[in-house]
Amino acid sequence: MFSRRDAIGHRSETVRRANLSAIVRALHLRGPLSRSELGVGTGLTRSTIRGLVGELAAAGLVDEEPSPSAGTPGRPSPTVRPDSDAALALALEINVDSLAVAIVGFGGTIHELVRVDRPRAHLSDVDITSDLIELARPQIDALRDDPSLVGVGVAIAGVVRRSDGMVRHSPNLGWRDVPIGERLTAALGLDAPLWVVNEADLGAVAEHRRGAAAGADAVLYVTGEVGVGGNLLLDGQPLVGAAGYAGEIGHLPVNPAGQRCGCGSVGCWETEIGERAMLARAGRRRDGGREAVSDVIAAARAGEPRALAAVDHVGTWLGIGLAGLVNVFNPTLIVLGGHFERIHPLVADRLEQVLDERALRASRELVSIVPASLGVDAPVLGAAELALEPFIADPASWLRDERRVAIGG
Amino acid sequence: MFSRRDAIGHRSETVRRANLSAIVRALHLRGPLSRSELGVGTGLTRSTIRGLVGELAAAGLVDEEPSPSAGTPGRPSPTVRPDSDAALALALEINVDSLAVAIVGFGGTIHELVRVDRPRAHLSDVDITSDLIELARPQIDALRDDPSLVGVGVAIAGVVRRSDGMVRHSPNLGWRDVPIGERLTAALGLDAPLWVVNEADLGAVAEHRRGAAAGADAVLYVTGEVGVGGNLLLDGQPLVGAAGYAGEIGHLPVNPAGQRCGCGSVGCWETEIGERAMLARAGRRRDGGREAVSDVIAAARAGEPRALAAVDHVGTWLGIGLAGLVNVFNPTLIVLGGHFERIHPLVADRLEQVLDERALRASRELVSIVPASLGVDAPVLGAAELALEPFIADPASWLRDERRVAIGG
DNA sequence: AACATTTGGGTGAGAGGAACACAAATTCTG
DNA sequence: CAGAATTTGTGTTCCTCTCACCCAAATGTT
Repeated sequence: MFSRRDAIGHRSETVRRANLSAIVRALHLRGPLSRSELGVGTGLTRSTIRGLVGELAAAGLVDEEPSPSAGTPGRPSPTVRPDSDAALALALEINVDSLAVAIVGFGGTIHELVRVDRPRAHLSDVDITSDLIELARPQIDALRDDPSLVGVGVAIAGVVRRSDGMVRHSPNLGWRDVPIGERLTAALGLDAPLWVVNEADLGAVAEHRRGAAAGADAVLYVTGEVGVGGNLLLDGQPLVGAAGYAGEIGHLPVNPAGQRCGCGSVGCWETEIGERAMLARAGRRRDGGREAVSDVIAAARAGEPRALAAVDHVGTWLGIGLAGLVNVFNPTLIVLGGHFERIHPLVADRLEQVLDERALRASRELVSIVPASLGVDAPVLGAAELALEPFIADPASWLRDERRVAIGG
Repeated sequence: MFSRRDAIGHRSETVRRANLSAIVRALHLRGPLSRSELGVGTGLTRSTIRGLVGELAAAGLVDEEPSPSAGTPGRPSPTVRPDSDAALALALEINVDSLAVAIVGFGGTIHELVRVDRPRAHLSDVDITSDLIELARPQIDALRDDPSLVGVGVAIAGVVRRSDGMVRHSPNLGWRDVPIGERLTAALGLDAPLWVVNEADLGAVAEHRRGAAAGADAVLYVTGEVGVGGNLLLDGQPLVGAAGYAGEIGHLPVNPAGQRCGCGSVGCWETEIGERAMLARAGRRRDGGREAVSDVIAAARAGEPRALAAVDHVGTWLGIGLAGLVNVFNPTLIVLGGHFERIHPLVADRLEQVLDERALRASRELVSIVPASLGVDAPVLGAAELALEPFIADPASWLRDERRVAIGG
């Protein structure tokens, strides 16, 4: 009926919720701030900031402490510090060659982060679920009765339906239509909402909030693990599309005369720049994984012709695809993750050159390319950010006892 | 400093502005509605709707009239009708082979719409500006002192910087870095803000508001005039990117072994599916324009082999590119405009087939393809919608005498 | 030591929507 | 045809929330 933009039913309470959220978001993203800085940032008056911060402090979500004098005249403004235990997210990651668990608190504090590498193998969802639950057992038990837990985020390498966490397809896990959201919700037994999202989307979110893309407006994130994924971030949010499947940029057709792709199509970008393609071209085992990639990079640095050619080929085709995406998205920043981050120093010049040749000048001028900065942990940290989002977006629900009502009803 | 999402400084007035906007937007998009329907749509109470509608009526923005009885029990709710003269947009279009002028009012009423065809030729911005001003003279004079004019929208075939209406590049007009926004603002002499936007973006907006994509959530619009353009619409808004250059999907690289493109790259989508490519492949003059396209379509229907092959080639490559964009955007609907709309009946089956073969299944399942419904007028109508947007988004500014203050200050 | 500057504290005012009670206009029922 | 049921308009009161204003407090400057 009415579109989302009609912003149904505003009232005074809406204002308070929005203002509390603005304060909490600022603290979460930018760390401790003085009351006065919060006022400048939100445009609210001192009286209002006082009231809102006071309420957050009374609820234990933030602490106020005297600021060291800043050397400027005037009464010093107390520092408002987010309480990193006041809101907690459990983050899980199911990757092709590792599992990870993290607990992240309000403000971005990483309380725990555990990762175990495992051999690449196709495992059933049942096996992976039990392995993951076993790995996360201490964290799960610790959070079971903790009212500060606000959500669970799961990063997974695959095409995921956001509404219910159904993995529609994951070539690298060998899954099709696996209801991992349901499985994990049941297995965890936690009283918190759970979201499952594509790991590239979450990596992008993490880089935007805590990494190389901090604060940038229109960011194109491109990552290569086994597959090639990514997304455009607008105001920190990845494109979702109809069901959450957006961002499968690895399956852009760039070379219809090229090779058959695992997706069934021909000449997808992934077939030119994916890890397996690069390894094969360098004469390595296609499934060599991280070590094989390291080997190729080292060899290319040392001047081995096949390795050099393979890296160069990836650089060129990465540039060709990026040029197209620059034309479509007009980003200010391109962040390269996964093996693209690792080969970035070797291909940076080539990338710039290909963009000069093939992207529209207007968009080309505005974009720069940087490597990612969070490494392999980007997706799990993004999952934590996702899980914290309901708290950040509406902290009022976590004041008083609204929460139980909201979840119960 | 703070991101847009912090929604700086909410107060009571914010609420009223948002609620007024919700009502005005509903009336604009969905036509006359009863007070009671407005209440259901916005979630506001009868008291509040009464106050807000009363204010709009007092300002002359809407009229209330008794409803014919609906056959249901209960007191009938009066119909609230947008006053189509209360807010007016002047819309202009500079296309390769035509100029157009329209005046559109609140509610979408098209008061005037004039289009003149002209031979394709590279004309300087000075010439085009004066031709356009001459064509629009009656409308400009009529609007000069009309306080109901809320904005001017200009649709143009080219890469446009949104902030100031600078045409960075328009291959078909032969322009580079032409400040058409400045030119037109000066030449019009109207006391209203003016925006210049890429015509494909505006065509997409029009199709979403009044055409084939009405109300759909994630829409991919693809149009072929001389070039190939389009965009993704999220909640009715096209992607903008850093400066407004997003949506140049005609310059996605799909066939690096293909032909050189006018943009300087090689194998852009446009070189396979653009009008010129189709005409050349059919053995017609590359610059034959609309008539030549009609000729090819008629010939293909009649079974002429070269025409059939050309149309088929476009169908296949259109499908290949769409498959990629479906993977990237996960739209629910693809709307084909321009010459794609005209050949749609001939290529519909082929498109579906190519999507089946090449798009990821999860996204493929959700998308359907339809021809556009507004024809050549889509961009100019989109320009009108754009120009009306400030009024729709904040009608409170047009109540009382806030407007002069807002523009003056 | 006096003054300027900046910020916190507290109170009152204003804006705006919701809740509630009542009236009005229509359909339904017998 | 009369009365009940239903839905909606009208008007008042109440509640929430921010802002403006004044004063006090804490710091730097002269």
